[in-house]
This record gives sequence, structure tokens and C-alpha cells, in this order.
Amino acid sequence: MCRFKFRVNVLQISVVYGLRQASKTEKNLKFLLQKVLKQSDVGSLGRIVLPKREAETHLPQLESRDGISIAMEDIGTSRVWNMKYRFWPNNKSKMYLLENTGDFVRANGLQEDDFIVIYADIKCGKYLIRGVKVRQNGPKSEGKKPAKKSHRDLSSTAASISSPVAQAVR
DNA sequence: ACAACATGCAGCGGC
DNA sequence: CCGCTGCATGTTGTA
Repeated sequence: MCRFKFRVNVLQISVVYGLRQASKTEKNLKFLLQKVLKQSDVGSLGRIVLPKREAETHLPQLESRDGISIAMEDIGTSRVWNMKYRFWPNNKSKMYLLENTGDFVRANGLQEDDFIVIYADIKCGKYLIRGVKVRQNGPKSEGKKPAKKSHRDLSSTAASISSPVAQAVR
């Protein structure tokens, strides 16, 4: 039961944002996971490494390393990308990844240090993905969220939303 | 010491 | 020959 660590950071603000938006549209979005993108995630490989624990907890169980195909609706553009969720064997463990992410990354102009958030639409049983840019000094600040790369200095704020998943699930 | 993960890179297939 | 696929290896953070 101690499997949940309180990995609190500012990026979770996006969860609240997502839920508000969900209320407005009467769609129920459940936060699944997020990933700060590395160079290898936004490069030409077109694949994004997903955090293991969150993936195993919130995404479908994978029977084989070939994984499954997942339709991901881009929250920003409403476009739907057909991605693949799979894993690789790695040491005695597994590495989880999302493939065919190249178009999504390019369409959103995502770069290193930007991040993605993945939600599940409870109502439709769909998956949704959102790319969030974190430009602090880009040519044009296109950041959708004012979230900056802070450390863990929002403990008090975070405390009030300490369990976004629990809130999302009700 | 161990687990997660960012990236290197070999092998293979398409051009 | 070049790019992609799939794993291996090095690095970094956690216990």
C-alpha cells in the first residue's frame, strides 16, 4: 500500500486544468501519467519512453512485448494519432514506450523539456494526450500552461491537490 | 546496491 | 547505403 510516493511537482497543475475542462464539457477525464520529454523522446526515433510505474498502473496490461495499438486524441487539436503502446525487455525488467509519436511531436512543436500528459476519457473509453510546451525564453512563448520548471516548493499548494488521480476517479 | 531510464548501437530490411 | 527496430549499456536517482 505504500506503493504511492508523493511525487509532487508543479506539473500536476495541469491535472486540475484538465479536470476543470472536463467539467465544462461534461467529459470525465482521468489523469493517467505525464512525462517530461527528453531529446531522445522528441528526436527522429518517434518514440517516447514512459515512466514504468505509472504505465503499469494506469495503462492496459501488455501481454507481449509487441504491445497494443492505442488511438490517442490530441486534446489541443482534436486530431487522433494512432500510437503503439509496448514494452522492451530491459535487464530483469521492462521499459515502456509509446511509438509513432513523431507526427504528434512535430505537430505540437514539442522539444526537450516540454512534456506530455495522458488522460483517459471515462465516458468514451478513449485515451487523450496533450503536449505542453515549457518555453522560458523561446521566440514566442507558446506555453499553454504557466507552469515552470520549479522544484518541490509547492508542497502546500500541492497538498490540496495531492491526489489528482483519486479526485479524478471520485 | 538496485531500479529506472536516457541513449548507444548492431543487425536487418528497404531504397 | 541509410534508416529503423529492438535490445544493451551507461548514467542517475532511490533505498
